[in-house]
Amino acid sequence: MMEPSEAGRDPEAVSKFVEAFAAQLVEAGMQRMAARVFAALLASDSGTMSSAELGEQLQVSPAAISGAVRYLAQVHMVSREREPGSRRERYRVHSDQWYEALTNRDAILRRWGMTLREGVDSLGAATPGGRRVAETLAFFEYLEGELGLLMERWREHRDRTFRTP
Amino acid sequence: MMEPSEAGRDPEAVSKFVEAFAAQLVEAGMQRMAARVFAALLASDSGTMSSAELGEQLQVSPAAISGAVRYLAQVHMVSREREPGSRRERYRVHSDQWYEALTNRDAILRRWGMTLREGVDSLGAATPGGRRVAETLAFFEYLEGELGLLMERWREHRDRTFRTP
DNA sequence: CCTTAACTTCACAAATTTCTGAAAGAAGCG
DNA sequence: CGCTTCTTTCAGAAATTTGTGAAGTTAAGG
Repeated sequence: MMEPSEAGRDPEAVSKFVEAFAAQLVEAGMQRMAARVFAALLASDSGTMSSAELGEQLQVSPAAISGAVRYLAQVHMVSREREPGSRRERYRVHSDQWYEALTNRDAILRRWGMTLREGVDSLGAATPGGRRVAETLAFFEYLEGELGLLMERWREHRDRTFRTP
Repeated sequence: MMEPSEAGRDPEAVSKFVEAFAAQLVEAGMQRMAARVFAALLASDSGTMSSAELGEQLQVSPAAISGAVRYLAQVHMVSREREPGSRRERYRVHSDQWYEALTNRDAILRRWGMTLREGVDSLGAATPGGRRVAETLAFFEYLEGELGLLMERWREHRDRTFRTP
């Protein structure tokens, strides 16, 4: 008989990893449940799980999953797919998609930029405080540009490392 | 008569910037009070403030300042200085020091690395889940190296831009 | 030494966040 | 169409985080 795709894994070891990694994401500022859902998806073999599967592994209600997934989809760390011929939804982490999201904080960086620019104006570009804020602004603008290039290089590096012919 | 160093600034405009920027730091995951203290320091003309000054600008108790500053010092976003001949302490943001801290998350990245490595072992390097986690690990290792280089280039760029002869 | 000015710690109150159960909403399937 | 299966929403309970006042600690200055 064909085994289900997650067979042969020690569920306890998996869970231990999921919780450990999630805890670090939380420390870095992510919502707890979102972090746990994300870690569970990352560790899953197929890279997809249904709401019910997540609920069981994490021992939480469907409502909690729903909220976490909504957030994760918003920040493009997971995508949602409808299983054809079923009202069951599957949530997926694309291995190449998710850390793109980490650096594609374009919208966020742009909002920071706006705030900092207004700060420079309020403080006066010629004052010491204004100059300090202006330098911070310049740093974030620099960062925004460099992160794009960095991700391009990473994709190349990854292809060489993982897709070696 | 010589004006004190912060004169001529519209305190309300300054406060508005401080709170706006702090709010964005909070959204990015920083503790609220730490964010407010940091923003206030960044916007100050001298780049330093005493506990009392911070307490007054932010309308909070000394205890709150104490906790926030402890955290900020721990992550190297501000440094503490003793005023000679006084038990008053000054907190300072070095304009070049603080965003170094942003990228010098070495310790953090290393801890993430450890967790991910254990994850690869638990899941099995040959399983799809294990491979996905391994790729994530590779990404963070790549990131760690690149961030160092990026910061070097930034320092050069900044010197050209801000210290033009 | 004693006083006093500052900073820190701690127990607790307040505010916020997080999760749940229940009910309502969609969408396949007969 | 109505039944059934899943997902979402929402009000509120529970847990966590955050900030305060008061007491404790440290060190300068007499």
